[in-house]
Amino acid sequence: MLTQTLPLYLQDESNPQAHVCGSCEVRRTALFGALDDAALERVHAHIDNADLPPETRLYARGDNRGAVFTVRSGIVRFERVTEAGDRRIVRVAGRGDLIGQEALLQQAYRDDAVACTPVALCRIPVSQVQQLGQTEAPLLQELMHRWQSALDEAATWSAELTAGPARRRLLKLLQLLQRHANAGGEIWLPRRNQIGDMLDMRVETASRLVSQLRREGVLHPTGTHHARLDAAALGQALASAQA
Amino acid sequence: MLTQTLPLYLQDESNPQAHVCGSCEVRRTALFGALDDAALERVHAHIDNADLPPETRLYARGDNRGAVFTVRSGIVRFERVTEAGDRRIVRVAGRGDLIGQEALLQQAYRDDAVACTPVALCRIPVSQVQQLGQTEAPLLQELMHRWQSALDEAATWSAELTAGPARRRLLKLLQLLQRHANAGGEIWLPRRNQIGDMLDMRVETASRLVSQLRREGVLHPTGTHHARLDAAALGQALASAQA
DNA sequence: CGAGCCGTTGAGGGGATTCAAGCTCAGTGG
DNA sequence: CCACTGAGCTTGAATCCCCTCAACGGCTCG
Repeated sequence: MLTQTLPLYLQDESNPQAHVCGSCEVRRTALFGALDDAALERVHAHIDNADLPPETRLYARGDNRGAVFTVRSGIVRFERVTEAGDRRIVRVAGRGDLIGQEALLQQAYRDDAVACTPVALCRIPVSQVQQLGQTEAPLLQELMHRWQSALDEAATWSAELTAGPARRRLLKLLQLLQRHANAGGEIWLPRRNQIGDMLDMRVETASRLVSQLRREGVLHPTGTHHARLDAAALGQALASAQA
Repeated sequence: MLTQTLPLYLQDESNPQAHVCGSCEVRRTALFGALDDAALERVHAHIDNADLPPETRLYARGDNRGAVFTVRSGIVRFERVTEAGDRRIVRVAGRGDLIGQEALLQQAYRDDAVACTPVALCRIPVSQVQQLGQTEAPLLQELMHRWQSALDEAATWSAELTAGPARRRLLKLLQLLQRHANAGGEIWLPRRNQIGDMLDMRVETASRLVSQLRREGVLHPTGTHHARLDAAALGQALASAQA
């Protein structure tokens, strides 16, 4: 799955991975943003890129693949099956986010990670990170930051997206997806049953609410799985559904 | 609040903090379990203990107190106020857990941390951890483990405790609290409105369900805020409420 | 002893689920 | 070309779970 694209430095001698990493559009915000050019030089050869179509599974819970990933573009969701047997989407990650950090601790992945949109990511072997960690203190610092923001995001998700009436939960979800909007300002609009897995509601309820928001002009579909939001209308809808 | 108890090495010359840390009952499972005696020797003087009565706030969201804490006994809850204005309990921590890790990144605390039961903890200045981090690689490794388990716990919390019918959510909560049972095998039984803040239900619903479980023999109150669980009955109740 | 908080229980209403029926749309093969 | 099919989305109607409103008892504390 990850071998769909060869490491770029094998594809084009004139455009080695070193150049790709150095000029990567998310470099400053991504994990290796903490590294200087010299340190970057030492790792770039071991990193390869991948482009995944929607609904591709990056890894499954229980896998131990010895790599972490940086999301260069697109949206990734984390799924879990509860002990009761139903699927729940626990969190999403977007551009610049580091995912699969469990691997750094020699631990198996905790969730299924699935591409929501087309996803571009780079795969970083754990050994590389550990080796760098010996000498590059800023990298460790950066790693801990990543962990903390993942934790914070998870807490926010559960505080804002799992409580209150269905309509408000959906509005909060749209607000969150807006932060991951693509270059055209469009958000990824999940399937109805995925909305259900995120917000703990039935497909029918999700459908009713989405249709309602569309009629109210909060949401403008621009494709099967994309839409544009009216920020003002969204804010107003949230304000009037405060409780 | 944390100055309620002086550093022990000031209290009793014959029982310095070095001895306390070395013989601490959670030492092996706590953060400094990764350190050897020599390294422990270098920090013990800067750590002080505190005993907090229930409902004491350890810190508030936004505080920046320059310290992390290890829970030696008792239960701590993390609270957050949603943008809609209602309080949500996002996670709990118990014996051996490290809390307030945000401080290590010079960041303000993300949640309010409040003692549920009487809590014993030790306060570790961030400077100490950072200083040790320079030389003690195992400590950093241990730190990252802590972050990962906090993240995992948060995801599990939101997957298991925020979905499904109210009765099952309560049963799952009891199951979780059982893991933090005290020496006598009793669990901490939250106030009804706290149950509400954890499981997103009203006080009345929480009360009804708790009473029901008591009548069914799943739950046996042993005090105002403590109870004993019938593991078999709990498991059976969960199984029959699978969906 | 009255005030206030917490827990409990009842009655009624509302929001989400459940059950059910069409709908659109892409893919398939006659 | 177009019926056939199945998956996903939508909408309706009935049911049920949980919320809301309300009242009451136990308890602590000023």
